[in-house]
Amino acid sequence: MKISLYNTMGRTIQEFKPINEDSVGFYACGPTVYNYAHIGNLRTFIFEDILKRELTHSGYNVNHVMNITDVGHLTGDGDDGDDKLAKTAKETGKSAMEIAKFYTAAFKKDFNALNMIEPNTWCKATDHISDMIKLIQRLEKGGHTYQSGGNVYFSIDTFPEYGKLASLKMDDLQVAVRDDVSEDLNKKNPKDFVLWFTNSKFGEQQMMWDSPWGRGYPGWHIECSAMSMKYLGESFDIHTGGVDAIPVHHTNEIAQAEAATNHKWVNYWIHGEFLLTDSGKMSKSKGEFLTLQLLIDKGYDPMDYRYFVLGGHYRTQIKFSFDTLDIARKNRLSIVSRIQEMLDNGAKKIEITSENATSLAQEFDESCASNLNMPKALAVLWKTLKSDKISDSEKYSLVLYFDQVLGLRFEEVKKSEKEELSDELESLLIERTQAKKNRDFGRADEIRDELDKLGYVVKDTAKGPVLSKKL
RNA sequence: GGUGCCAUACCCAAGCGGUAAGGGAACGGUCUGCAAAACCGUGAUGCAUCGGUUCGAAUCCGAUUGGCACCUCCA
Repeated sequence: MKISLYNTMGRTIQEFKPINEDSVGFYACGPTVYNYAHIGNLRTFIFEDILKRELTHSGYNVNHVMNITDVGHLTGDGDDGDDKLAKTAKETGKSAMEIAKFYTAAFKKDFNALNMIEPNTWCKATDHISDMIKLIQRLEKGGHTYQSGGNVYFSIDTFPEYGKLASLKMDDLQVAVRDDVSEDLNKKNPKDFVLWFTNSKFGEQQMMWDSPWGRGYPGWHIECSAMSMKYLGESFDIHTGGVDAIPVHHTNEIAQAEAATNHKWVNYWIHGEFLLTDSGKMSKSKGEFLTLQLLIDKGYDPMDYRYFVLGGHYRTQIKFSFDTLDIARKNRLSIVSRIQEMLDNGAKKIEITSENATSLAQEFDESCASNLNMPKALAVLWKTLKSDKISDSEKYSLVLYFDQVLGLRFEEVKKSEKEELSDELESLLIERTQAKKNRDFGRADEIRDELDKLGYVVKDTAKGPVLSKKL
């Protein structure tokens, strides 16, 4: 099946054609590990996971690389900033390495909890300093750099295509610095950016390395260019990130990579939109943000959040609210209980062969392949669950097939087991059944209320009463 | 100041020129001692507003209104 994707480079939906027939090189901008990831960050990673799953589902062998930024990510503009990790370290009294290690582990925990498939390669910035230095040297030889005020800068005037991803024009760039951003007088062009720092206003950094330009540390943008080329080659297929990366980070990455190699670097740039709250964007710098753990603490399953994210297209902003998350949970649990019911009725995984089932599979695949239209894909899932034209086994098999892309852990749904009820619950249930038999409905309803208080709901099914935990 | 994006029923949300997917809520029904669950059914003559293009527009163009993001760090 042909996959079409919205390419930020060109701003159009394009048919995906990889450089090599069967394999895809895929670089995803990873987290900066100076704090917990918030659920807005995680939305982007879920979108990337869906993209990766869809490519795999369509038969491509995906080589997925994700970086971990553990140095050099400034909090402010140019020289005016401070390394985020160093800043957090200063505030907490821990070493930058300790901070990075701690939040990397926290990130991976969230990553796994959301059922995201791990990259083939995780790469840490601090493990690749020499690769970055080599790339800067290459740029230096090509005449794309200059030194000023102790730092090495990239000169955007040496790269005529600068800004093509963000549709920036050179004229705009000259006046692009806003009033509220202090100008770095070392720069020839206000949009030039630092490749290597030796001179920080913030005194001794914890993490410094020797380089041809002196002891210091790399700029943020050079990390991704250097690491992606190391693992995926000097041209590869897909590079993803959040929309915020378009005008600066990815724009600068392109400048570095293409100025160094003199040829096109990445074919498809795919960006995920933001998750918003009532007051706008969720942001780490504002201090308050929701983490996955917080949702878990409130009783949500990580899959509830994943379902919530799948409910909106990756290129539209979605507004987070607990009301909407509740609906996502309800939907998801409804699907799970339908699956369980199928299994209880003896449904098994089988080959999908009937015409009706095949056409549902086709419809699902087309939705995913059409620029990852997951809301539509979920509609096909519901259509499948409600269809009376296919058998339970076909239904179940389709659900598992869909879940290769959805990643909602439907394969983990098991037959309902006779739950181990406490003696108290057991006897209440028996008493209620007896009361009903004796047409003592007053007592029966009393018991139902008692069970409700204990957090259980009674369902009177054809096979007798079933007790399930209240949601 | 500059640059983009968005506006679809009570809520969330697809749709990208051919006559409005899906889910939730609500309402009606079947079932039930009554409920819950489940199942069946109902729901926008209209897609912010006003113009325009077209045989045909939620979809294209222009204007207006409202919301958001980016041009510092951010997913």
